[in-house]
Amino acid sequence: MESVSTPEVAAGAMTPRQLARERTKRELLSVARRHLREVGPAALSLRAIARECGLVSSAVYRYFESRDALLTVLILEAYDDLGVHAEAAERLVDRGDLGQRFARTAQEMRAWALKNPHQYALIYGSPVPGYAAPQITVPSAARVGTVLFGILGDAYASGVRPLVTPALREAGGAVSQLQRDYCPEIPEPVVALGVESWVRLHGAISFEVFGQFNQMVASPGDLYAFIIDEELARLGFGGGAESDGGTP
Amino acid sequence: MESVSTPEVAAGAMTPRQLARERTKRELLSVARRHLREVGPAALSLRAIARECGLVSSAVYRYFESRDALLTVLILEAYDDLGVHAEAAERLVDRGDLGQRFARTAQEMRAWALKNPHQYALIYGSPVPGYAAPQITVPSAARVGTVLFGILGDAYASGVRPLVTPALREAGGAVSQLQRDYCPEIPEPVVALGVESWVRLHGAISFEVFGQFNQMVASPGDLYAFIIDEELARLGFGGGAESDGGTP
DNA sequence: ACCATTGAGAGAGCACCGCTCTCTCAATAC
DNA sequence: GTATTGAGAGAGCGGTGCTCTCTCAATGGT
Repeated sequence: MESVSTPEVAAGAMTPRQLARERTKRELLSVARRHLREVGPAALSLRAIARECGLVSSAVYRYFESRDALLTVLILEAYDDLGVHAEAAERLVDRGDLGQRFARTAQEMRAWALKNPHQYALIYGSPVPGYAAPQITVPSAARVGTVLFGILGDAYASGVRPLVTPALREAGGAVSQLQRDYCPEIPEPVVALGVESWVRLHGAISFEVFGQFNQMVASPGDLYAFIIDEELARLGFGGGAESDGGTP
Repeated sequence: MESVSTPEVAAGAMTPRQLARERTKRELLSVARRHLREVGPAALSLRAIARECGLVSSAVYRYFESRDALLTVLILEAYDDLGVHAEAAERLVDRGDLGQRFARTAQEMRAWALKNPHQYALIYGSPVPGYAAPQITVPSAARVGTVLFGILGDAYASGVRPLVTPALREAGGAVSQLQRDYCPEIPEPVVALGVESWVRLHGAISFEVFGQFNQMVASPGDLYAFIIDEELARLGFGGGAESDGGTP
C-alpha cells in the first residue's frame, strides 16, 4: 500500500530474489524521482539512472518496459502526490467554510507546483512528443479535481446558486460527460463554472511555474490571491466584491 | 523586411557567395519550420534538417551557433506570427466596439494556437530544459499583449471603469513594472485585471492545445466563448451578465 | 593577372541517448 | 542433483548535439 507499483501485498514471505528485485526497483524509482526533480522530464535519462544505481542500461529493462513506462509511473506518482496534498490541505478547513476550503485547495495546488515544478510540468505542461498517457493515469489525474468539485457539490447541496448566464448555460453542454462521470449531483452550468475555475487556476500556476511572469509580474502570489478571491465571488462563496470605481 | 534574420537590406548588390548563403539559410529555416510543425520543439533535430537540405550536420553550424540559436529564431517567428495574426484580426473590428475588439483578439489567439500547436507549445509551453530565452525575444513576445492592452487603454481613455476590489488594488502592485513599461496610461489595478484576462485566456488555450480537455470537455470552443463573455463583463466592456438563478 | 585569404561544406570523431540481442551464472524449482 | 528461470553484463545499432580538421572554390588586394 506504500508504493504505487509494488506488485503484491509486500508480505513477509518473499524469496531473496523477489526481495532483491523489490529493492532494486525501489532504488531505481527513487533515483528516477530525484533526477526528475533535478533535470526535468525531457532530460530524464534512463542510462544516467541506471549508472547511479550501479547498473548497466540494459538491466533497467528488466524493471521498466521502456523510458515511457518509467515516465508513466512518475506521472502517476505526481498526480497522486498533488492529490494527497490537496486533500490534506482541504481537510484541515472547517467543512462549513466553503470559501476557505476552495481557497486552501487552490493555494495548495500552487504551492505544490512551485515546490515540484518539474513534476507539475510533467502532468500539466506541453506533452512529450511520442508519449500518450495511458488510461491508467485517469483516476490519479482526477484526484485533485475531485477535491475542487467536491466543494462545489457541497456548496450546491447547501443552497449556493452561482450566477448562470445564457452563455454559461451554453457552455454547460460541453462538460456533460464530465458531469455524468464525476458530479451528477451538480447541474451542468455549475460544472462548467468549476471547469473554468480549474482552467484559470492552472493558467496562473503554469504561467508562474513556466516563467512567463519573469519580467512581467513581480509577486505572482498576490495576483494568485486575487484570482482566488474572484473565483470565490463568482462561485457564490462570498468574496471581495465591493467596487471603489477603479481610479488609481 | 521580410525574414526576421535577413542580415542587411536584402539589396540587389550581392556577391554570389552572399546570395548562396542567404538562400541556404532560408532553406534551412524553411525546413526547420516545417519540422517544428510536424514533430514539435523537443523532437526537432538539427541533423535531420541538415540531411533534408542536402547538408552534413556540421555545415549547419556555419549558419546557427547551436540548436538553441535555431530554436530562438523559431521562437521569434512564432511570437511574431501570433502577433501579426492578432493585430490583423483586431484591426478588422470597428474601433469603437471595444468588446468586439477584445473578443476577436482572444478568438484569434485560440485559433492561431490550434492551427500551430507546436509553435504555441514552443512559446507558451513548459520551457526546454537547458534553454533560456534570450532578451531579443522580449519585443516579439510582447506583441500580442500589446494588442490586448491597447484595447484596455482605449477603454480606459473612453471612460470605462472596471470594478476594482481591495484585493485587486493589492494585486496591482505586482504589475507595476509591466504598467510602467507598457501601459503607463492605465492604472495598475486595471493592468492587473488585464494580466488576469491574459492568464485566463492562455490557461484555456493551453489546456485545449495540450490535451487536458481530452476526456473532459467536449467542445472547448463553447467554453472559450463563455470565458471571453465573462472577461468582457469583468472588464466593463458589456457582456452577458443577467442571471437566472442557476437552476438546471 | 596572380596570389593570399576567406569561408562553405565534408568527414571523422566524441560523448551521449533509447533500445535489442546474446551470453553468463547464480538463485530457484523439481 | 539437475533443469529452469531470471538478473545483470556486454556489445552493438541508429540516433542526437557538437568540435575539429581538412579541402577547395570564391573572394579581395596588389
